[in-house]
Amino acid sequence: MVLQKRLYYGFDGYQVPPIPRATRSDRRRCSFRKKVDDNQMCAFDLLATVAGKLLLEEESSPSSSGRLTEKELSPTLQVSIKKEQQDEDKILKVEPCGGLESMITSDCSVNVAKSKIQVGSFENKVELVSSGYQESFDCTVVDKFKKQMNIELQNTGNISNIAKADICSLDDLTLRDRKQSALVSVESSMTLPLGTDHFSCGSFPAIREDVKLVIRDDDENSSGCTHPSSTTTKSFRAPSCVGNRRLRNGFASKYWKVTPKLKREEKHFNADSEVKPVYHHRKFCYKYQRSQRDYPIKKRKLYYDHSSLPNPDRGISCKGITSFPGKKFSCDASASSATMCGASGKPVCLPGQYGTFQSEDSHVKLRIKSFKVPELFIEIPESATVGSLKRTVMEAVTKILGGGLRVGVLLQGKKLRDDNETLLQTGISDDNKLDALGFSLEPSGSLAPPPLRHEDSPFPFTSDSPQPLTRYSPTPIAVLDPPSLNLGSFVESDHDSAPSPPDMSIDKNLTDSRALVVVPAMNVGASAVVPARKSKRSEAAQRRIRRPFSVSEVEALVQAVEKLGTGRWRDVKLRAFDNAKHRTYVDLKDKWKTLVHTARISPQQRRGEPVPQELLDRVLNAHAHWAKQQAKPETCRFL
DNA sequence: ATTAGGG
DNA sequence: CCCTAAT
Repeated sequence: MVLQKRLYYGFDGYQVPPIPRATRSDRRRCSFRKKVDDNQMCAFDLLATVAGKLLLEEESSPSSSGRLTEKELSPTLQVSIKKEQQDEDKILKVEPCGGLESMITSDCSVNVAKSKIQVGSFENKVELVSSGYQESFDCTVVDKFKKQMNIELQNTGNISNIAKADICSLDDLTLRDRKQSALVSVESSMTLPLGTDHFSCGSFPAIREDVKLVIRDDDENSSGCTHPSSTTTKSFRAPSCVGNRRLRNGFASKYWKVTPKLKREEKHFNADSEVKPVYHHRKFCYKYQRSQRDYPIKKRKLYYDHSSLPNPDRGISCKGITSFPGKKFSCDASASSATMCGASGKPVCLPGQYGTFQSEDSHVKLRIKSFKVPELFIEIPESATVGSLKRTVMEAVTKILGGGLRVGVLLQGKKLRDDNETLLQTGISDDNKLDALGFSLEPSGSLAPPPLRHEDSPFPFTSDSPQPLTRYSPTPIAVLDPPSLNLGSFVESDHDSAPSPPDMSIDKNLTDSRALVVVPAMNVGASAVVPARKSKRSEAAQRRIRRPFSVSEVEALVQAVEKLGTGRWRDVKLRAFDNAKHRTYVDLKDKWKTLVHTARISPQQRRGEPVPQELLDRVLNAHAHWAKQQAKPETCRFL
């Protein structure tokens, strides 16, 4: 205990840095000292390490963000996996039963990276213990081969009251030979607060209320896989939408993930290693960031990744809108756009797009020149013919349009949701706003393609399928403000390609649009429908999608850094982001860097979701503190 | 695999 | 976020 005191840094919230994981400067010092006195170093290492442990143990008391104890977990979520042989689909079915039915509403999709999962038999009943903080669920299952399988149930919703889960009945679960599938049933006794009542059990709205269970095998997978991991996906409607109402407030998006991992520790980006979600071209990305300033702050955070760009192109959007004053409205839509519009059952010539003018009778006249389908990703063998390419693209487009379309109207990047508002009210009729008017074609929802899993198997292609498939992932174009962002309980979304902001879209957005998006973007330009595949390398080196840190994440980061210092990112990661698979220690370090920068600049210069000043202050303090420690560590550390 | 920094 | 050098 004496030791402990000595090793404290005065600032109560900071923890003595364990030597084993010394920072670079630490190491420098160490080596230096080593020359001077090796024995002393050893003693120091030992003492510091012990002290560090003591402190860590103390910290991990209940109140901290450590794992919740069982007692703290009231509601129970049960997940059982049973064997089910039948289809060759290697699909894990998620069968909501019990109370969880309310959580798993109409859409459950499970992906299994087929051919990868080779689970022997589960030996033990396993508990999924909520990590509390991230509200994700981890579970470790050991198969007969003694490999560890990490099953993670992660929800990106705000389900703070789900704390524990059990995995049971795992006997003989075998997923092998791509022939068997497991059945995962989920039970829960949790209840969620009721919300307002404009939730509809309609097909579309429910789409967002889905649960995804994904089983992934991270075991040095696909070492020989030329193709990205193949995945089979299936989604099915839950028996009922009873309980949908209960979801309204409690959940945002219900993405759950069951991820079996055969490795002890998380491997950052394992999932991405093969094929990372495409990202904007760097320049494009930053350019965009800057342009974000043009959007209302509240809006900004709604755009999470490139797929959420405020750009109307996100859906099938209009281009080339022109005004034609003095003329009567005429449709100049291109052939394709006309087709698209027609498919939606809507008037082919939507009054719309930029370029309107007030006619004598106060009519707003618009003309849509064309629509384009952005971000449609297509994978096709080099040997394929142009003809097949065309067909493939056609299929992809058709598939997307298959569900019918809706038209979304954007004004200055903001979606107009109130169908009852008049053009006058919305300002569309204002001449000066015409430029900001945009339209988008969105899946109507009812037949919208089920969300596909992207993270682990960015390409849903079946390895044995010669036919190129397309992948699309409906993504909300824009979202409203998250009803609430509970500090300290941010939820992770592991959907790299669909970083759907957890809390968004609960209410108003249930009917929100889902862009006709397609893949997270395997190509740089949205316009590049079929990316030319230069080298296989180019694909693997795709940039990850941008996933801005939420305030709660920042909070967690700050707290961890205050405690651990600025040179132990790995520990910070383990401590505060252990369940955030998409945040690597490098990310955290980078974030800290930007946080420090952010804290130093004027509030006016800051962009993105505003970080509470209080947090920024802490950042500065902690940064200064640890910098000081780094400067003159000996005086504090040594006896 | 981590850390630190530049880009 | 990415890329790398240095550990």
